[in-house]
Amino acid sequence: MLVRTNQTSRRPNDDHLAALAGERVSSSEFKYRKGTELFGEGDEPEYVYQIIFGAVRTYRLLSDGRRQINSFHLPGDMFGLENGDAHRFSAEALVETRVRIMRQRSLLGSMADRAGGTKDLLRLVTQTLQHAENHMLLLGRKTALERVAAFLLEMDERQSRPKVMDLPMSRRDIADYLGLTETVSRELSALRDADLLRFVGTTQRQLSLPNRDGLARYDA
Amino acid sequence: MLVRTNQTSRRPNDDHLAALAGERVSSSEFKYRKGTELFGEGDEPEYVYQIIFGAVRTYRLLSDGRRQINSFHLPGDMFGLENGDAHRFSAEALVETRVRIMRQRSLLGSMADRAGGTKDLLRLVTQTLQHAENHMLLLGRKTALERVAAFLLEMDERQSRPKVMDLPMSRRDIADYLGLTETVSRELSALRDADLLRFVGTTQRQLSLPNRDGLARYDA
DNA sequence: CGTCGCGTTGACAAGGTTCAAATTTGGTGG
DNA sequence: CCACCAAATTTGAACCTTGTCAACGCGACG
Repeated sequence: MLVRTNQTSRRPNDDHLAALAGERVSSSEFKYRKGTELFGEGDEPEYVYQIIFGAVRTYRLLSDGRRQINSFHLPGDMFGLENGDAHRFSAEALVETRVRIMRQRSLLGSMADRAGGTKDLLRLVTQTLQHAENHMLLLGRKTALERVAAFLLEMDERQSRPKVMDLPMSRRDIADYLGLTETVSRELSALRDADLLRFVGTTQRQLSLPNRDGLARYDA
Repeated sequence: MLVRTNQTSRRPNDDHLAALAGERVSSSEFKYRKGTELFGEGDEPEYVYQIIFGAVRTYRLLSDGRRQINSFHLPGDMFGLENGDAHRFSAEALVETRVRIMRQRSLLGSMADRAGGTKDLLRLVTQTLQHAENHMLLLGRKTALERVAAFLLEMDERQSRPKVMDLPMSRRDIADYLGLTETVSRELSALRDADLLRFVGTTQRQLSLPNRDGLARYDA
């Protein structure tokens, strides 16, 4: 289950981590089963992660169990990089997930050296910050319908607008991402009734967006 | 109104920007009247700002005018640093405000050179990101009362727990920060009735927190 | 074939919004 | 310094969106 590889064994699409790290930084691969934790809030940050296949949710909890999901990570995404000495959120596999991992120390060290490493790192953190800023606007000011539409468009885009989109997360996960509850189901049904989305097959986690522009009009 | 200074003229509390910049990077000062814009969403980022006195709100708008305030900036705070070629939000002075400004190019350039510049920059962006993550949790999952309590505690802490706290922003601003509306007034009144806050003098923008622990129990 | 987890849907409750009115505060000019 | 006007804040009342709770259905899996 643990496979040691090397940066030189670069395949077409594992650019990111390797590119960031520069040379001579070794990475491993690891697989997590559905629902298992990659790391928990408060843990000491040891690795940086990049998803090979599968999906991960990162989230924070309030003491009474209310949960806010910060982001969903899909293949290619990097996450888990921390500046301080503790993870600020938890990460769990949504489905069976394979990741490439690299020691934070190695990565940070090698980035400090490499020319342009600073910029790459800054870009990474900035991307996360931008996502957070967009999400604050959504959580603070958008209606339920707008949130769900925005979510669908986000996932669609991040999966490169496929014919059939796969949602690796439950309705509950979506709700905890969007700051809603059962409303997610209701709004999805409403969008289905308006023929802005179609469920594919029998499952409710595969769907298509027959009218992206129409859907986009529901996002403020 | 525009005063050219130099990094060498360092007074006790203008450490931040100067410290980040390192040597030989010149800064200016500038004053903005209440309500005026420092920069707008989409503008090309030219300067980095540090508040000397006053306060600033940064925010984004939806097309129909709904507003989400990302953050309030108080004396000492730095903001406006962008990686890309456009500001991702607008900034306005809440009250008469004096800022130190420095060209982004100069700052970024000198930070790339200076030893530890990377880390400083990363720390700055990471701080902003952490604030955003906390705020997502607040916007996504906290009740109105919890939000208002959290807001008061945040402002209290950032003003170093003064006897009398000054709020430079309107109720509307607070609401747009917390994702609420008139509820802010109601919850403030509720907290006043519970003697967890007291308005000072005749104004509604100065108040004291006679029982911070009690208040903290209202924040989840 | 039964059980379990997930999703949908309905009925109802509640928290928060909206709109408007009353009140207070702050600013301005005389 | 005072009077007056505009802006901000508080508060009330009705309403509405979303949350809560529960029932039901369906597919997956043992």
